[in-house]
Amino acid sequence: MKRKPSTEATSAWIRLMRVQSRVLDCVEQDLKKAGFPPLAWYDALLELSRAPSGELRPVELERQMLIPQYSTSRLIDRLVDEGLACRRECKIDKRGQFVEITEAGRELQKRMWGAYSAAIEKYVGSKLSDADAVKLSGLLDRLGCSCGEMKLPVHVNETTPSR
Amino acid sequence: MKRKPSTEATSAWIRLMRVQSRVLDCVEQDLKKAGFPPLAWYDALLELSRAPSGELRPVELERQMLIPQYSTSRLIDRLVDEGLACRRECKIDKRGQFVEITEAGRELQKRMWGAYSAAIEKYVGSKLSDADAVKLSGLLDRLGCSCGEMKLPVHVNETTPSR
DNA sequence: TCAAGATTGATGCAGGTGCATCGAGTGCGG
DNA sequence: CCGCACTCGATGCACCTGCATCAATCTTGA
Repeated sequence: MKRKPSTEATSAWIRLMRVQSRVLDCVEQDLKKAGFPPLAWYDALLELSRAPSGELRPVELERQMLIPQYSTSRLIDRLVDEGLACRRECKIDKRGQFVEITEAGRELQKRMWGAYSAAIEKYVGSKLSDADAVKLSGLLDRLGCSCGEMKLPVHVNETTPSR
Repeated sequence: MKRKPSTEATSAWIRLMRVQSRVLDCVEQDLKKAGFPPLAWYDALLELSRAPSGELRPVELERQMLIPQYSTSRLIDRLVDEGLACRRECKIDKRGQFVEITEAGRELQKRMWGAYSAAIEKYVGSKLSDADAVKLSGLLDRLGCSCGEMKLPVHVNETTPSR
């Protein structure tokens, strides 16, 4: 029952893979050269920073970030080691815990957004008109089998007053 | 001199990252469940199989696949360990070598294309019309800073006689 | 012709990821 | 109340990646 994909679909697939890895590489390199940790750290700090009281259950973080459980667990280890977050006991469920972002964590997240947003502008914004960016998003969404909400970085709001 | 990216660019960036990793995961899972090795092996076997006499210098493979040198070196190790390729001495440059695909390698590459093409159809082809796939390719290309040729898998030709 | 520099490919090390599994704790059905 | 299935989070292992560096060889230019 397996049909061959069209050459158009195959071509789109190949470009998706290659362009993404290339652009991601560029952005990660820029961050690294500016002395920052990997993007995954930023994502985690961002999620924590926008949680109601700066804390989340690891399992929530895992679902927000769409990464596997063990990966979350070890990412938290690293954040804690660096003093960017701390573990707090969870009284209502003794299996669990809360992870709370520290001041250092919030501060790093903000500083990273400076470099990160500049990289997005450099590698995406400057190459695509807003209209084309919207078209690209729309097409990608169709591939994203129940891909969830796709929240924007919180800082985007700072530059876009109206909602 | 760093401008903030538009929310549209940021949104496109986020979707690009998330959709790609999601779709890639799905495809890799399908291949793994069918008992096949990772996609990188397929890419290498494909490049080798379409080289003039089934052999390439590692440095060529590296440039085709856009992966770092040490990565190529170890990928070749694994292919050789599995009997999918073999190293041959390079008489004209004693530093170098040739890597030649074996019959087992060619055969695996063909079998993998069966599962691989089915996965592309399932996760990309079935979700996008040909016209939309072309639009997506075009938009992605604009991000692909001097991204090179983007060759299609050779098997595509088997199903598309006219060029 | 020969020294300096570039290129080819391998490798030790540190760290990240996937997988399987584990121990602890919860909650539900009987 | 008990037991069983499930959820939460951690961890040992294998493997893979990035980085730095190495030895061998080639190339260039004085």
